[in-house]
Amino acid sequence: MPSIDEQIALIERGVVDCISREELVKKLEKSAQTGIPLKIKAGFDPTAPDLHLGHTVLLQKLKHFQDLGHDIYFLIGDFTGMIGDPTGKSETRKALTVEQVAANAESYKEQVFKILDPERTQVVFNSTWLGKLDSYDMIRLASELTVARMFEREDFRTRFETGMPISIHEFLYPLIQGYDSVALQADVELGGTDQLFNVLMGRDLQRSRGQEPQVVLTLPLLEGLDGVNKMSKSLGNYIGITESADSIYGKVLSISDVLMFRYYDLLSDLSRAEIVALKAKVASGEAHPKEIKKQLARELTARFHSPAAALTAEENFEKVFQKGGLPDVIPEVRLAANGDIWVPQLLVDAGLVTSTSDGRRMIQQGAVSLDGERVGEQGLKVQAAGKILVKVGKRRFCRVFFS
RNA sequence: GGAGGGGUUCCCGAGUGGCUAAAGGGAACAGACUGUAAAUCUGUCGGCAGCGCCUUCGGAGGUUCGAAUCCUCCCCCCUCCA
Repeated sequence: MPSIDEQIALIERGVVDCISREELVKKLEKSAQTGIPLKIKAGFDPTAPDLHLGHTVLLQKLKHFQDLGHDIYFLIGDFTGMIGDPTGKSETRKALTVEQVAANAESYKEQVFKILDPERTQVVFNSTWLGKLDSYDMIRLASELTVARMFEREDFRTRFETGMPISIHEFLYPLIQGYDSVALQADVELGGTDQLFNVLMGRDLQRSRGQEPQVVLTLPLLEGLDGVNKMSKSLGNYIGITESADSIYGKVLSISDVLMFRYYDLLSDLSRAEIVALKAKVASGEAHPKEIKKQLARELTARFHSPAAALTAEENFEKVFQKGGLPDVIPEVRLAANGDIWVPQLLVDAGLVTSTSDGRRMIQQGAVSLDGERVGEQGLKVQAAGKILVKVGKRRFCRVFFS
């Protein structure tokens, strides 16, 4: 078992807030003495079981705790899902059915255990205890938070000031998330920096119920591929951990140079010193940014696939983008042979564009090629027979077989 | 309960009777450039066998030769007063 100092160093790496360090040290010492692992809690939204790199920042941190011998409570917020986390959002969500929640949970497990050890991970649902609270309990809970305090939160305040609707039940979100900590008797809760208010709530509620307050750790939010917004599925700027090796590699390689180092900081297993050295090399011109980015792409692809798959992905990428060639695996589509086919229609049938109008535009813009030959005129028809390699833009390929 | 403001194409947001498939911005996509990018420039950005036709401006009706724009009812949101 590493010393307390070493443990703290690992735990603190990459975290933004640690509230408080003294309490964390105490908890770690106590755990070391008694041999009782700490309960580490992190909550996840039940509606989006597609984990992406943004989530892995948190998952890696949970892994650190796990490596130190502590127990992870992977909390699926099926109850809070009825509310939807108001943080930075303005929409309410649909309630999920029991079946959907169960299916999402399975999907979560599959993904999460790419990183976490299933043996030391408890997957829990907050509906287990929250569903048992009655109206009295709920109102008592609601009395523990004032509207003024809610308006300390910038997201609520700006929504209010700009005339966006806020539903009363959204105010309950932090309270019931906090109550989760009470129910679990959590020692530590992890969350993104946007969760600070919510996770601190847990401390207040634990304290008011005579529990030792949890330690709160917040982790930075990973920017998405656009380099600006938080990585999220709804913005489409994400890299999913279940994506193909080619896709992960390609997406990492196409981030901007600035973002590359952000990803290094938050995602790479390299030591701080190694990352600093890489930055220096790029700054001095000693290393080409592209090479450094390739290294990152390999590391991350290997994490979710394998080192071998990462190398194959790299070869494919070079083939396709550097030499304008084709990847090894191209989606195939079978279509019925039926005389001649209008090219825009072919593009639609192959699933490469959404409408023939779109297809015509693509052709107009010189983006379409058939068997490597650029299509110049919109009215072109081709014989629907044999096979044709269809390409739209740089990265949309399809091999069409007629039968 | 009363008074007022508002719901426009993926998002923000102009548009108060024809010239509006609907300004402008963002996002996205394509082309050029490149290091794969970023930045920049150019173009596209409802649908349709195609330049003409069809469908769109919260919903349903109506007025009109013609409606996102006017009228009626309904739904939703915001603000102020109570």
